[in-house]
Amino acid sequence: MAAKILLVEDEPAIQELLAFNVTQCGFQAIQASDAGSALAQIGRELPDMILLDWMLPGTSGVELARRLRADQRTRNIPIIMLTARTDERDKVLGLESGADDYITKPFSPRELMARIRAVLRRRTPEMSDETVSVQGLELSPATHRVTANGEHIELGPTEFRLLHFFMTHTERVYSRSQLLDQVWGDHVFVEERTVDVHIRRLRQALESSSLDRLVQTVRGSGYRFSCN
Amino acid sequence: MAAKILLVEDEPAIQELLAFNVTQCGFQAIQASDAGSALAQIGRELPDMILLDWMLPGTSGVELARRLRADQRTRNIPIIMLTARTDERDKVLGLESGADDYITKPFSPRELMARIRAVLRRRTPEMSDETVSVQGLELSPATHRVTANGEHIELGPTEFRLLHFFMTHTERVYSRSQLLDQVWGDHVFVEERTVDVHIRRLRQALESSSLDRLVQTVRGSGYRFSCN
DNA sequence: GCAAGATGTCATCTAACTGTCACAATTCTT
DNA sequence: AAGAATTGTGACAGTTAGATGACATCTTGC
Repeated sequence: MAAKILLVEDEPAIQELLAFNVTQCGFQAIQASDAGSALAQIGRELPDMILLDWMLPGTSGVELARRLRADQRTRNIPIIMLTARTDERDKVLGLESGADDYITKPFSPRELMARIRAVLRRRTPEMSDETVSVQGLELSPATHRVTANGEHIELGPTEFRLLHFFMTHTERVYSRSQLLDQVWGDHVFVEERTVDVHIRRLRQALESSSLDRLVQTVRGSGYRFSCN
Repeated sequence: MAAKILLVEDEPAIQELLAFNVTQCGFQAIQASDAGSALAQIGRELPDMILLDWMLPGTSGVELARRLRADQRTRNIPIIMLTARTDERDKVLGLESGADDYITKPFSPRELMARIRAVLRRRTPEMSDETVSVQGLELSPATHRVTANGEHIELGPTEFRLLHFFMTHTERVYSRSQLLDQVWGDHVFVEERTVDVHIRRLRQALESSSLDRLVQTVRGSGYRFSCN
């Protein structure tokens, strides 16, 4: 649920500062102090984002970013570069190497968080904790609440995630297996038909406000969340 | 618990005046007469706020503010500038250098305290010692008392801090680990499940006035303090 | 140094949530 | 219209997360 953020930074003090702030904002921090251990962590589990120090002992941050971009599996992970320099040429180089954003030290935790959120919003909207609203239906990850025209709606954890995903990915059809990957997480072994059941439960919860019509079945393909 | 406020002022009379007022309001005053000793104090212990004279012998207040903003460790400490001038240009300069607020001498103690509270409320609500009140539940940090509809409520220290944090951060869901960081302090090694127990104790204390419903469980995520 | 109060941890209990299945209801094919 | 494919639905049993009570340890005030 919470975005996993991999922090690659060799300076222990900064590493800890990053971890603290990131955790504080509800993300999950994974730590690495050099390119090697970063790759090891990534091999173990794909993070949702990487904060990458420009300067690293051994393989540099730029080099690591380039490699990640070259690999199919990691190509799409957003990267934010951390650097002490403010040199324009470096900035270009950093962005060219595939970083999504760029922040120079010293930075305020607030700025850092703002950028993390911005990138997440751009890349994986359901990871950001902003309130989403569709047709009088409102879902707020921060308070973990759902209301339909002001009325309270009770949802189980899975239905909550499912609805969140749908509300941030409207109008498009998703197959059961895609939904499993996106909402349950990949490498989860669950029967495809289980999705049906949760769709059912979600619809049931939305019935009271007759917003269940937003959850549509596309026979032969999957499900779609649509305002029309 | 009480906020520590660092007073940086070279004029002994004003220094004392500040210290008197600040202490009177329940904050803890730390004193410094120039930039050097201010930095020394900060090195010893991070204050929760800094009152900073614009004019200082040697390194000026503006310069000091700028330096504090540049350093990771001190970047987030709220700063209120004290100045004799009322020049609009100076004001802009002061705010740009990173001050959170600005007050011109001569100032009334009341105005000063109001601004301190305002800034604390904005930056770290649970640090301000103002009485907070939610749904007939009242918590006063100054007297360390809690009442529910006038009735006195007995709380242990940890439950008091927990409730204070909740009352100053309502509606939002906090994970156990976030609560540990915020209420117990970071880098404290305590089992996550311990939070459950204190939540239990807090609820128990609030039961008598059936205000325990304010402390809500969000399965899979954490806890929330909410009026709804 | 002792008693009272706090605190953190554990084991157990309980309620909620999940995933699956079997069967019903639809929709599509031919 | 019958048969095949696909989706909806209710029930249920295993699992998991949170609530709770007990207890040993640590503090603190006297």
